Amino acid sequence: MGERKASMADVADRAGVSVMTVSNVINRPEVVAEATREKVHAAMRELRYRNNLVARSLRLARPRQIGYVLPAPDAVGNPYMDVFLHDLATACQAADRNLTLITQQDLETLMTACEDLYFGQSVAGFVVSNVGSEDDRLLELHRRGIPFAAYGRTGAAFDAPWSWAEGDAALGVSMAVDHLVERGHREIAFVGANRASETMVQREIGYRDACARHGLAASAADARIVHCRSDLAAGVRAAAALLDADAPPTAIVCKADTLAAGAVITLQARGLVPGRDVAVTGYDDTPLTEFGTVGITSVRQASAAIAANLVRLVVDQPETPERVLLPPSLTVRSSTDPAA
Amino acid sequence: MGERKASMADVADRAGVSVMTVSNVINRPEVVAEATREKVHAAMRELRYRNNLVARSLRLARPRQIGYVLPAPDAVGNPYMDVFLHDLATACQAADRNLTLITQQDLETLMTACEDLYFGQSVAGFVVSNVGSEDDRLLELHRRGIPFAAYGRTGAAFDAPWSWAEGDAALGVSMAVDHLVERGHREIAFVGANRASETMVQREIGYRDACARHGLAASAADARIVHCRSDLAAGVRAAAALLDADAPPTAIVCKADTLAAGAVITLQARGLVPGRDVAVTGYDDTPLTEFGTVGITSVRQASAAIAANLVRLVVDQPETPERVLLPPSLTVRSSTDPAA
DNA sequence: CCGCGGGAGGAAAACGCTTGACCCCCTCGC
DNA sequence: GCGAGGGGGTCAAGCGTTTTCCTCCCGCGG
Repeated sequence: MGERKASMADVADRAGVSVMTVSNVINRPEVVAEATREKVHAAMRELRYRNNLVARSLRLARPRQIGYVLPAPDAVGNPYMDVFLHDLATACQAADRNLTLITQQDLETLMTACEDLYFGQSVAGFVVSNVGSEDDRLLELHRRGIPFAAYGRTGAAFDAPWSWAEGDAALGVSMAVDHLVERGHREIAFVGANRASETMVQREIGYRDACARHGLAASAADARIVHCRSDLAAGVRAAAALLDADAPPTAIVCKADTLAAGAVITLQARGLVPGRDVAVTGYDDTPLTEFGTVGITSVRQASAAIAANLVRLVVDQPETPERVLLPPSLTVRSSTDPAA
Repeated sequence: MGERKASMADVADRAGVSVMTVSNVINRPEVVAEATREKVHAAMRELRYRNNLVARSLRLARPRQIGYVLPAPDAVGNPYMDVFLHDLATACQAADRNLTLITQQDLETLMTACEDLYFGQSVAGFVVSNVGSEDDRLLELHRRGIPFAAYGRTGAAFDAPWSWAEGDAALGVSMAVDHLVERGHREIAFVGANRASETMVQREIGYRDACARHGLAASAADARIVHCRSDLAAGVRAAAALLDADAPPTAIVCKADTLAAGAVITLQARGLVPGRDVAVTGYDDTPLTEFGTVGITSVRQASAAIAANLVRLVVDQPETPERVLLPPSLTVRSSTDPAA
C-alpha cells in the first residue's frame, strides 16, 4: 500500500514554500512566479501529491458529485440506458464531477437518501431518468427543494417547474418514416405504441405527423399502429400479425430495437429479406441492430449531448427551468437499404 | 430552494448544548443523557439538520465512496450487468457508502482518474468487473497500490495478489446439465463456448465435468460444443446447425440468455416446442428468459451476494486476498419442463 | 536619496465535524 | 463530613484546503 499521505504541507516543505503558494500553483498558476511554480510542480511529482478532494469540497462548500437515480433493472431492459449511463458518467468527468449512484426502493427511502446526499453536501443535485407521465419522484424532489434535471418530460411537461432534456422522439420517428417514404414506401406500420411515458406518446405522434405530412391516409396509418410491449417476442408476433393482415405494410417502423429484431426474425422465418421485401427500422441504435447478416436501420439518440446537458443543468441550476430537445440521427443499414 | 445550512453549531445553539454533544448524539447516543438526546433530536428535526458528509469524511480521513469502473456499454450488452450494478449500488448503501462511477477510455487516463479519486481520499477503493483473462487494469491498480476487488478471476487467478468474487460458473453450467439429465436427456449440447475470460472457460469446464460425471461420452460432448459470440443471431444459427447435424441433441445448454432466446426462435421456426421436443437453458436469468409464451430455464447468479462481498472486500481490505465463489441457482421454466 | 508601486509569497481564519482529555458536580460509602 | 467515583458534558485540537488581507522587497522615478 502506498503512503496515502502527502498533504499540501508536505509539498510546501519539500518545495521550500508555504502551503498557500502550493494552493495557488494549483488554482491560480498565473499568480505565482515561473520558477516557484516549477519547484512546486517538481515537489508534487516527487511526492505523488494528489489534491484532497474531500477537503477541497468542504472548503469550497461545493459538492463534487452528481447523483443519478438508477432505474430498477427490470423496469428497463434496454441497452440504450447502458449507453446513456456511460455518457452521463463521462459528461460528469468532463465537468470535473463524479457520478454517484443511488437506488430506489420505495419513494420514501429514496427521498431520505436524496436528502442525506444533497443536504449533506455530497451531491450538487440529481439526474433522474425513465420518468413517467406523472412522476412522483420529480414532484417530491421539487417539493423538498432538491435540485435535479430530468431525462424526459412528464405529461404536463411544458410548464413543469424543473429542467429537463431529452431526444426529440417525435422527430426521430418522423425521420424513420421520411427515410422510408424516400425509398418508395407508402404502406408503413408502427409497432410498439404505448402511453407509458410522454416520450412514448411523442414517438407515436411522430409517426402520425409524418404520415400526414406525406399524404398517407390517416385511417390506414391508424390501422397499422400495433400496441404492444417492447420485447422480442412482441416484435415477432406484431410483425406476423401485420404481414397476415389484409393490406400488409411494406415497411415497419418499430419503437425499439428489440421489436425490430423480432420483426426481422419473423421476416426471415417466412423467407423474406429485410430491406428488400419488407423494410424495418428500430430505435436507439443498440447492439441489437446488428442481427447476423442484416443490419437494422435505427434512430440514434444524441445521448452524449443529452447527458452533457443534464449535467450542465444540475451544475449550473439556471434560474428559470430549461427544456432541451435534441435532434436524433438515423443510422441506415441493410434492413431498409440493401446497399448499405 | 431550501436554506442548505444548519450546521451542528446551529443545532447546538437551538438545543442549548455544545457542538460536541450534538456530535455525540449522532455517533455515540448511549453516552448522552436521555433528556439531552431528546432535546437535540428535536432541534435537528426542526432545523432539518443533515450531517455534512464531506466534513465528516474529512475529519475521519475515511472516504465515503466506492468506485466502480463502468464497463464500456458495447463490451457488454448483457442485461445481467444492469442487475449487478443495481445490486452493487444497493450493497454500498447498505454499508453506508455510495457508489461512484468512473468510465474507461484508455488505460492511462483510467489510472489517472483512479489515482485522483483514491489518493484524493474520495473513494476507499474500486470494484472492477468484466475482467479478462489477463487484465491490465487489475495489474496496474495493484502496481500503484490502489485497493480494489475484482468481479471475476483472471487467468492465473488462484494466486493473484488481490481479492475477487464471482458466481461459480462451472457449478452453474453443471446444474443445468444435471437438471437436464434428471429429466432424461443424454444428448446435450453446449452453445457459446469461448475463452474471452476465465469465467467463460469455467462455464465450458462445467459442461465437460458434468457430462463426464453422468457418463456421457466425452467425444460426443466435445462434438456438441459450439463456439460463437453471445448474441441473438449466433444463437439462432448455432441451434440450426445443431439440429441439422447427424446426431441432433435433445437439449441445448447455452452460455447466455441471448443464445437461448435464439435457440428458442429456431425451434419455433421449425415447429418444435421448447421443453417438449428440445430443451433449452440459458444463463443469468435475465428478462430475456420470458420469451412470449415460453419461459427459458436459466442459471441465476447470486448477484446480490456477489455485490455485497465485493463491497466488503473493498471496505475491509483484508490483509491476505480473499477469493469468494458463490453458488448460483437454477430457475426452471417451460423450456426444460412444460409443467413449469 | 527617499518614497511609492507592485509583484511575490506568507499568516491566519474558516469550512463542519470528531474525539480524547478533562472538568464539574452529584451521590455514595466510610 | 469528606474523599472517591462516575455520569454528563465541554474544551481544544485538529483534518487539508482555500482565500483574504498583509508584509516584504525590489526597482524606479522624482
